[in-house]
Amino acid sequence: MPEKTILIVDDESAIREMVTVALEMAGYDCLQAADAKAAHTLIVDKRPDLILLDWMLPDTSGIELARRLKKDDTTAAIPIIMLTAKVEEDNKILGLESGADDYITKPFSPRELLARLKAVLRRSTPAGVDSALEVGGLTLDPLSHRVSSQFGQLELGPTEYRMLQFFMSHQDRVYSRSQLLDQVWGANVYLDERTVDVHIRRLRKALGTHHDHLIQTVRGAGYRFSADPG
Amino acid sequence: MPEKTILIVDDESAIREMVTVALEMAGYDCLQAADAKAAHTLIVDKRPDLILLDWMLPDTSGIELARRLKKDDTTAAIPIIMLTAKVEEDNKILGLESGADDYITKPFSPRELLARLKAVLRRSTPAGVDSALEVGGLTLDPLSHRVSSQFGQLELGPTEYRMLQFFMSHQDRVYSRSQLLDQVWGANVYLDERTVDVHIRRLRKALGTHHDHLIQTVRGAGYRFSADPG
DNA sequence: ACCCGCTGTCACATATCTGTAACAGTAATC
DNA sequence: GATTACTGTTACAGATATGTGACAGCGGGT
Repeated sequence: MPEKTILIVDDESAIREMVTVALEMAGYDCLQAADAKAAHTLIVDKRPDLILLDWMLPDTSGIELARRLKKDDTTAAIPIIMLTAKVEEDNKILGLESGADDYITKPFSPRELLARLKAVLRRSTPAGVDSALEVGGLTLDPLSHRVSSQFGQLELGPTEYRMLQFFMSHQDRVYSRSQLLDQVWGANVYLDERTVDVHIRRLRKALGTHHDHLIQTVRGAGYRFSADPG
Repeated sequence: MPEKTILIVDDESAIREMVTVALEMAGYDCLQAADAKAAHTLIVDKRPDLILLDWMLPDTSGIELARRLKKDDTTAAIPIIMLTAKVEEDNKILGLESGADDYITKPFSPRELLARLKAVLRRSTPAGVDSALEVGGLTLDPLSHRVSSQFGQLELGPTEYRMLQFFMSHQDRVYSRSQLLDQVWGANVYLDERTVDVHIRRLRKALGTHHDHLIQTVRGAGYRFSADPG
């Protein structure tokens, strides 16, 4: 499972560092930004899974940034937790109304931060991800984590499962070994490209003679998953 | 849809009245209790949909009451929002650890109260909590707190019971160890993920050879409860 | 104070997965 | 047909994930 990436937006570097340390210990990847402009660039570029946003920032206020993100369809789905300095009623409400999913009052403990963060991430599983995929007589259900064909369940290892899930949601397109490594293993791994071949082989074997034709070799280019031949 | 019933537990009658007025204007039914004893009686008797609980009460502290309620399976599902007087970190943490689903710092505005209350209610809508569950020859009756199969009663510890109840009401879906910790133990605990494995083991043992196949290991993903084979 | 059941964690055993290398097979090019 | 580049297949050792029993701490009950 790839790590979740959290963007921390706060003008105080001390706070950014503290939060970064706490989150990385808990297994998250962290990004930092000191102002709204830098934050926006990072968000568009890196697409973090969650944003910790200070309410008061030097240039544009955090609330403004939150509003802008929620208006943009490409960023609207990213959950936001607001960090508020004081215990002002109106701030909390404003934060929530601006589209934030939760807020935390400073000072906060790492434990509390983690608890809230976990809760928000759990709540905001993007829609569509959990709907069943069906291609060429194969059905993959992400919720039950099952793959079945007309003749019964298929036995897949974790990597085979991820690879099949990727292929079924990206049919009829050739992916190079390098692209597959990025998509199935994660962007930050360094593996031999032939590793892909081996897992393709394992996946084909798991699919059996009824369905292994769905994985097509494109010589010199990579692999393609398609219900159509050739 | 029938009105939701909210129980307000606070020793200051002024606060109880204010909250009652606010909530009734918003279409909720309200109950009031000035101390933990009265509260407990009302909870068992009237089974409110949500409890607003003052942290500090004359006889037993609110936290104690929360703990007791969360230990009792017949009341554990009722969400609790703690009302804390000061902005003390420890109080917040303690409140959450005691099983509360959220907390609000006094003084709070009616707007905030309603917002939180709505959020908590939305999150925890227990569909037919009191009806018996039956899966794969197993029957779990929440009212009598009993689990039985064709061969007789099953002996389950508290955690095993909660886990089985969760599984039986969420079949055919894989849950990660982290999700199970959240769902069975609560979102605010920090336990080793392997703890889940051990309790899975205990539950399997308790289910016996006739039913332990209902709990399926999904390598690399978590566990699944299903009457269908892997 | 004592017992006893429950809980969370650890340590070790077992099962399964993974990446790589090595070799065999195949297609393209000349 | 020979050469070359590419892909298929297998084996295997190391890495990971999970199963399992043991144990100490805790709290409730006596």
